[in-house]
Amino acid sequence: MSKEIEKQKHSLAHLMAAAVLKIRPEAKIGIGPATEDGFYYDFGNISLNQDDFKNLEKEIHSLINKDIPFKKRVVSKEEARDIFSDQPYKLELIDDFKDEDLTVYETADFIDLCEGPHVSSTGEINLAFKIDRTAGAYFKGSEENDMLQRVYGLAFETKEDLKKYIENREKAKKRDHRKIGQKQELFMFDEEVGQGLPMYLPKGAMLRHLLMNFALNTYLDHDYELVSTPHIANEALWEKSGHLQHYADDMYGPLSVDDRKYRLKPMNCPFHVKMYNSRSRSYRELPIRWAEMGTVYRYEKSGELHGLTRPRAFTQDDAHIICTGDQLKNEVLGALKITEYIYQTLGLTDLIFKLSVRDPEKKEDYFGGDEEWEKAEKALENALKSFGRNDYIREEGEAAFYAPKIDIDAVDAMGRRWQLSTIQIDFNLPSRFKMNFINEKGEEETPFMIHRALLGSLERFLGVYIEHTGGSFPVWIAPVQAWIIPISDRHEDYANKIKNELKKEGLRVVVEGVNETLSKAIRNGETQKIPYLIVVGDKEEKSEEINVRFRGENKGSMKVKEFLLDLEK
RNA sequence: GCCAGCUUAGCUCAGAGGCCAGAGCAGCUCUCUUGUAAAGAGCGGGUCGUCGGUUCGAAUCCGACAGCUGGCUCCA
Repeated sequence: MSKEIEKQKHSLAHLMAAAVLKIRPEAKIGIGPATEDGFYYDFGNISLNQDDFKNLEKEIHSLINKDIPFKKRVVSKEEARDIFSDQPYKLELIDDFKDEDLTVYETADFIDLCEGPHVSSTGEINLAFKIDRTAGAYFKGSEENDMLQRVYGLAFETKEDLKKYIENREKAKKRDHRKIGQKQELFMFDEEVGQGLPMYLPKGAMLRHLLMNFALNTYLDHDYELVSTPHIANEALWEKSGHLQHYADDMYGPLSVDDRKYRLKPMNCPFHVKMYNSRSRSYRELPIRWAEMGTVYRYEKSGELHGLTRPRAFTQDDAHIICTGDQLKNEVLGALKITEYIYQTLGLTDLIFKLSVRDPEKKEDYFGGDEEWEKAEKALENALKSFGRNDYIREEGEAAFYAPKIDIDAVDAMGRRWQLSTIQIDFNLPSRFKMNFINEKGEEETPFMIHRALLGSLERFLGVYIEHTGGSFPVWIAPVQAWIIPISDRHEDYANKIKNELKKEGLRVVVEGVNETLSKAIRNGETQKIPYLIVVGDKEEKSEEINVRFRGENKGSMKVKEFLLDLEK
């Protein structure tokens, strides 16, 4: 966003506040910055709705037409308090400032506490804008504070850009995985089953199964071992791990059986630690890499739930690597390489690597000593460098309290970033559970522990993947790869014969559209995004061929063998 | 969790205090026996999210609860 555009957007935010104050003088104003797609302003004490938008837009247009100057003025804190005496949010912001001198901007009779910069006069605003929607937002972004009403505006350089943006948003809505999931009968939710608890219908379960197997087999190929653990555990375990003390709000409540309390697992780690600790370990065994497709349950707040991308029950493609300090860098590097392979295979080629380290100003907020933090941060950094990604983003203060981590964002077909993979080191659990191994000198040593989930969770990944592909899955992972459509019911036997032949080759194929016209069946198949639509009629039966249509394109007739050869490419 | 909006048939939606609540698609039955994006006819299907209130009368007005949507917050 250029400085000029930002100035205009920010100025529009001021004009919107001026307009709101005109129709609702009782409004208490918060802040109003420019955003990527426009601007917003927060208001307290009022509630605007759609019907007000037209009036606001009219008022803003009228302010622009009047070409009113934006007057900047430097004021002391004292003066500022005076000016905003009936604006409590502004008063709080004034108190937050360290400097004595503040700036205010005045436009006609609207005055706002603001650093600027702004256009010099409202007439300079030539962006196409639209008041878009309202939403709740906490003052200064904190749950502790009042909830204000945020009014969002869209602003673009031209009317066409604005129109295009709105159209694109509509298009994106059609790719929403929740919509596609319903249309293609992949998964569902049910009020009586519970919020955020997805159920996979046959096609979705197949898709999930294929994704899971691909990931799991990749890990096994890279010398991981498979483990499996229960879904609940005694509260004693969660107490020892620290989850009960620090994570209880996100856990389902206790299940009481035989005077014991159990909890659904929010994470798989403590089980893996227990298995590691089940006997003494030698340095010769390390690194240990244990993978589990572990279903976990987290009581996410109701408003945070969102289809498959934020459910309450989900399956992590989890693994824990337990290794020595010397092995740390190579293990992280290995995980990075597998991540890249998996994402490339799935067609997500644009990855962004983020190294989250601790805030050097607040070392006391983190668990563990300086030495291990430095070692771990260095190992992650060196792994990224060896991996050839010097363009990683270093984020200070983003580390988990228990160790630094690498998070990986995938960029989808619509340019949106999704944080999916995570590779985290952990100092907390090895210490809490007193994990150790016997080193070359015969001494006990604490190992390093790496948590890594490369898809993140099957659910979240699938949600993103459905939107990335728009429901048009690559053939290898498509839950149904082909429909065989007999032209009339006398071709049904031949259709079944072909179906069995293809099934024998491992294809996921069904006979469809027996009682429908061919056109209708084709239409349905295309709508369902079935990759191959195979038509069989008199002609095919006679020549012992099949007619193949691939995603809207008729490939003509061919022998089954030719079709299979074509598939392999 | 918080703010706002929404909830009518399996799906998408009409119905703005007054006969037995509608349409298209989907489903079922019959007819047609089909050549690459919707054949035709008929039939079935709804405690209008749930509970309570106002009213002679509520899908429609009010309240609570639940769920969904968009945000905020959160994602040890």
